[in-house]
Amino acid sequence: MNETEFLKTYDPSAFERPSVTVDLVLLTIVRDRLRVMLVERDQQPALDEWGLPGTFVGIKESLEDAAVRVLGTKAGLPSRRLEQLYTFGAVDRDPRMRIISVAYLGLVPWEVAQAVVTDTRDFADIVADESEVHLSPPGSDEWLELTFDHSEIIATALTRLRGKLDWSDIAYDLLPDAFTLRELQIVHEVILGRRLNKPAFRKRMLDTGRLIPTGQRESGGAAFRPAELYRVARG
Amino acid sequence: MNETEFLKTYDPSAFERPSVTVDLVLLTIVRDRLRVMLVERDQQPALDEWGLPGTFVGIKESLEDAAVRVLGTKAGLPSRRLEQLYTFGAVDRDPRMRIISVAYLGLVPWEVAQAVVTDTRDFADIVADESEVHLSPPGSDEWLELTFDHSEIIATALTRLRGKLDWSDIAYDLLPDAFTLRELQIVHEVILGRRLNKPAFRKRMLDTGRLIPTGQRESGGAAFRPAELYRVARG
DNA sequence: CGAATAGTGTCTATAAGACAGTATATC
DNA sequence: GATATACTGTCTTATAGACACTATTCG
Repeated sequence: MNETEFLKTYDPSAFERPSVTVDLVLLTIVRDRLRVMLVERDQQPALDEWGLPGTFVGIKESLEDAAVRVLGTKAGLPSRRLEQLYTFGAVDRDPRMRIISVAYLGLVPWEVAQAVVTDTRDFADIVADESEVHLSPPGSDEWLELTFDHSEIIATALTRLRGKLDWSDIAYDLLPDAFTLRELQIVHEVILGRRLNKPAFRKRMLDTGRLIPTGQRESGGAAFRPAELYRVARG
Repeated sequence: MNETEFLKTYDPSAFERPSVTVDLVLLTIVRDRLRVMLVERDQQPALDEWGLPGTFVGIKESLEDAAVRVLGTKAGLPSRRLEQLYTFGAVDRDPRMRIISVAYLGLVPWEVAQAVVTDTRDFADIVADESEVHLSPPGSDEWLELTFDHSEIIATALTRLRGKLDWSDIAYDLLPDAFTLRELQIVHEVILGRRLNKPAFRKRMLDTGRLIPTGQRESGGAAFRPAELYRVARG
């Protein structure tokens, strides 16, 4: 079918349109493991199965507004930076009907994420094995099957995150306002899946000029020298 | 409006859905300038104004298939690599109705692009001034106004292209099968908007191990030493 | 003081810019 | 041989890894 024939058969005001959703990949780090937020689906199809928090996009609602709405209502989280990830548009990705999903990525410090866990909302461990991504419930060795193409969406998020880690300030979204260089290094190591050199990492981070020493030290009463707390200059 | 209230009012099978289009940013390089393909719109609104080639996505057509269809029918180009760029979903980006557009990026050697220029399909010079992007018809100093948010889409494409240049093989899409290292360097310089060091560039490119010497030399009868022609190992 | 981590100095390896030199085509 | 560009060798600089060392806090 060429363009002329297609236009004859496709009048956008008369013919069927796809539905559009947004889905959120909300990542957090617990100890040395990445986790992603999953919610139990409250409607058909795949009722009671786990998937990414998402919603249909309203006809007078921008994609960003829809993503922010999901963040608040389905994820239960306060406003924070979301970045558009990719748009998934395979014809059969949802069995009920044609749905195109615009995925957004957000990173959440565990201190914040922890507070919103409920019976139907939790974080699953991400086990990234080369290009494959598997999920398992926290404290379990079982694997979790996700609905639709949600595993593929999470794999895309992980690839994007690794790619941006070095030149963007996205990693700071996983940390509280004040953090130590050790915590920042652990975030980088968990995302990249490998150990990093301490002096080189420190120099590289401090040379960005974006880390502001607070003059405060970490507390906790451990039997070792407490580290300086830093903030990041946003913008 | 919280999620529960929203779901009561939004039944995806009954309520209005957005239309979805794909738009293509097709870039080429002529001498030392980037150009983007524009087509004269053949329908309302903005009839006869210039914009990116695009189409509505069919209800049983994947996003990629729609992009490939535009490439063939509206751009008149043979099949080539297209990469999803970004999805633009502001509510008022199109005056007729709610349209969400998924933008795709493709790079075309001028040797190929040149052949498909017609009265209603041409390439405009991109004048990138910091974060602003302006377009002018070839051989003119005037500026061209694009319909909708198409200038923003082109700016996004340029940013993406610069970001991927170093670690991906996307630049080779702008060159014919066989090319010289000088031509490859010019492609990089035009995209980045700055001059590069020749020995360093050569070493970096050859060290990737992806450049295969053909044993052929460039021809053309110019009064200087002809350069070796290379191919790139795809994959 | 012992323990454990914070933080730094030094050496080495690698990569890229600057610059100038040699090589090789055509005219 | 003149010319213009291809291609390379060398020096310098910046960055990161490896490794070990000193510093600091708490029990």
